Amino acid sequence: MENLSTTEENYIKTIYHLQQTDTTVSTNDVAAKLNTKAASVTDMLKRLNTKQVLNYEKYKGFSLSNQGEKVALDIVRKHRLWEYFLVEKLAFGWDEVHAIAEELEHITSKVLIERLDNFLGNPKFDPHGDPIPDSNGKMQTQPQINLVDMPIGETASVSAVGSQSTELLELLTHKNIAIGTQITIKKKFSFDHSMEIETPANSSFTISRELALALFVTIKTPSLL
Amino acid sequence: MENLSTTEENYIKTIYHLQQTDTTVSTNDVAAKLNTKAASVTDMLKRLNTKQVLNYEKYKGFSLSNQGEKVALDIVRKHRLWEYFLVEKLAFGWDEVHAIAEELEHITSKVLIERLDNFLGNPKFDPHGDPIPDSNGKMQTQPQINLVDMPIGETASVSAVGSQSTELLELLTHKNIAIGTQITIKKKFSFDHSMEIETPANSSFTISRELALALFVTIKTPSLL
DNA sequence: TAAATATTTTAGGCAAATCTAAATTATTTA
DNA sequence: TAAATAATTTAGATTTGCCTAAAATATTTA
Repeated sequence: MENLSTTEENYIKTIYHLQQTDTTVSTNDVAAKLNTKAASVTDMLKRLNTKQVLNYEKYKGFSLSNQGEKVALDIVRKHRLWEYFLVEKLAFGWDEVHAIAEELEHITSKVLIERLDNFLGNPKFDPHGDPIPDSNGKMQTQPQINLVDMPIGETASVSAVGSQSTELLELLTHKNIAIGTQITIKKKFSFDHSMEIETPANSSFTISRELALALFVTIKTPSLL
Repeated sequence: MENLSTTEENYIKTIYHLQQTDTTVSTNDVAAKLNTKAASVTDMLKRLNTKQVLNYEKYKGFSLSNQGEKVALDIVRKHRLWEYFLVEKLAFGWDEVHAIAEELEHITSKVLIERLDNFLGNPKFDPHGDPIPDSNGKMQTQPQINLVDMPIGETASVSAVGSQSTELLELLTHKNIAIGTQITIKKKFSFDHSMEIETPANSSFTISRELALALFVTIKTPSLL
């Protein structure tokens, strides 16, 4: 099943991402993500079902087949490798690359993506800290926790961000926090759920609950990025 | 006029290339190049005419407008920069990059292509020796002549190839000829139009008329590639 | 559990890009 | 120049992807 249109690929990718967070994925969820209507989604579900990438029973629900998951992982791989390329080689900001990678991820050549992977040094995580699947769809799972869930006194390194917005990047840049930065929790304030933290570059300072929620850390060795 | 589909872009590019060599371009020429039918071409000509990229009068003929030429040069620029990237950074062969660049040339981001250009060191010629237009559509013109037209005794350097086939690359590799190689014409044989040439790497050897026809040289300073 | 509400699907249509077959216009050639 | 041939265009279908409005099914809630 190698004859998928860009549109079909986008549906598959969207369903994949929704399946990661939600237990059930609805027609409306997909429509919302793709800026389209539920009726259009139903049309596509029928097509993807005949193409074997989806298990679909009408009125009952749907999910990606094994085939479909492979397709999705391949697109995710391409997306994240291109994002890495854009940030590391072309000096784009972390917040600028998503839209471009949405286009690049549909370039079909298999050998291209393998060479790109080598050229980049086989990175395991993209600029946002998300894992890059290998050519078999396997990816490294870092045991990540949200910064708000870290106990006081513990030290961990930032491994991913929960948003790709320019606003978040601006704030992180100003506070000297990036993927890989070591953070120690000094204090938590229950009044507004703000917390005091420490980093190698700065002495103690306070961050908001909103910011803490947008940061994911791992207690293990620093990111292989 | 920035809302062009990939298909529309491909028509524009095809018409551009045909206009470079042929004085008049026919519906059938375009159909042949795009593996489609004359009727489909007519449909598209009408669309491109309303989109102002084409001057078209039915049954009379058509040619790109100034607008259309700009669009074409932008696509050519992207195509050739990506080819340069694939060969120089990802170690692809010269003969493998065309199909991939056909896809990459439709990526829309303007800033992407400017950064790619800088990353590559603003190359002026692609791996086949074809000039890369700058962001204004200007390109360096090397006074190129076909190898068969060079006088005996003259020395020049290979600046472009007339085909992108694997077969040609194989032959050139075997004979140690690449873009930039200095060639001196020693003798021409009128029987079969073969010619004896000399390069820095090899002493005199003979090449066929077919090969000579596929090589373009410039008497000026070596390519800025 | 029956009625109200929400979700999903069908029916019928539209635009892009393509096709084949037929009609129209241009060009060649006898 | 008139007839034959070639090129181009139109007419009418097809497929993909999308839409709105209405019908069918599921889920909530009274």
